[in-house]
Amino acid sequence: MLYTELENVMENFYLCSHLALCAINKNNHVFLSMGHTIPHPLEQSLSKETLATLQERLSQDSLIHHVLEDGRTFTICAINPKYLELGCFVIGPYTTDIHLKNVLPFKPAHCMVHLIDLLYAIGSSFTQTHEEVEEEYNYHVSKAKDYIEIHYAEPITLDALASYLGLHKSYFCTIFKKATKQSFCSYTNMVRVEKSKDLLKEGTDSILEIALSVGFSSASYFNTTFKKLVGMTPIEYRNQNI
DNA sequence: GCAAGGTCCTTGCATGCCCC
DNA sequence: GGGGCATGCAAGGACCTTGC
Repeated sequence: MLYTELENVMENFYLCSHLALCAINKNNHVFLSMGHTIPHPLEQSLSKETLATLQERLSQDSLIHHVLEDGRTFTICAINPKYLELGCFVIGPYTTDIHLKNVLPFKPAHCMVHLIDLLYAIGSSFTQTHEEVEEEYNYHVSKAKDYIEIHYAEPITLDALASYLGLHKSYFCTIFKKATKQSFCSYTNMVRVEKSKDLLKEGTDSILEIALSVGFSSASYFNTTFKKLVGMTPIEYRNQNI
């Protein structure tokens, strides 16, 4: 199965190189990730506009190194140069600056070319189109994500979402976790926490109001979930971002 | 795709801290 | 003192995994 094979390629590359990487599709959505934490560092570091620009450049350049001001480096290359519609790999963050080796994975710049060769060598069998992957899992998962994106402020039950998709709930759980590496609950909470960040930055509503408005049923559970995902309480996050 | 059992998520409450 | 928030805990139920 292509999706599983892609996952294996990324896992093998990660085990060999100790560099986190993710695969993004043409819509700049991360559909597979290896070695990253939540919240995803890519989404915190590169905007969708930047990713779109970088993906466009792949039609001329086979390899793009994108260096941020703080020294974090991302390397972008096509999943398969013959089939740019498959999307691309984003490798990193890492650094080529030896002075930052204590805070970021360090790789000399000249090594990256060889590591990309290794990545392509592992994944040389990828010649099918991404649509086959989508048909297998991502069609239903994408629909589920859209549903959560629209209805995050309301109570979302597994039953409701599974019947919306026309799937049995246990089967839906299986494919959702396979595609996102997260349970349906965790993903929903992650979306709600991300939405709450904007409201916290505005700094007008109380924590309870924000919790209720993004779909949490209590401030207590909102606090617990927010701290688990972000690493700080909602109040601490607000104080840091106002 | 379904069923069953175990897991753990979610809720509600209590308590304590901090600030006004 | 009162309001807002953080933290911890127990219990019920929703969810996930496994086997088919």
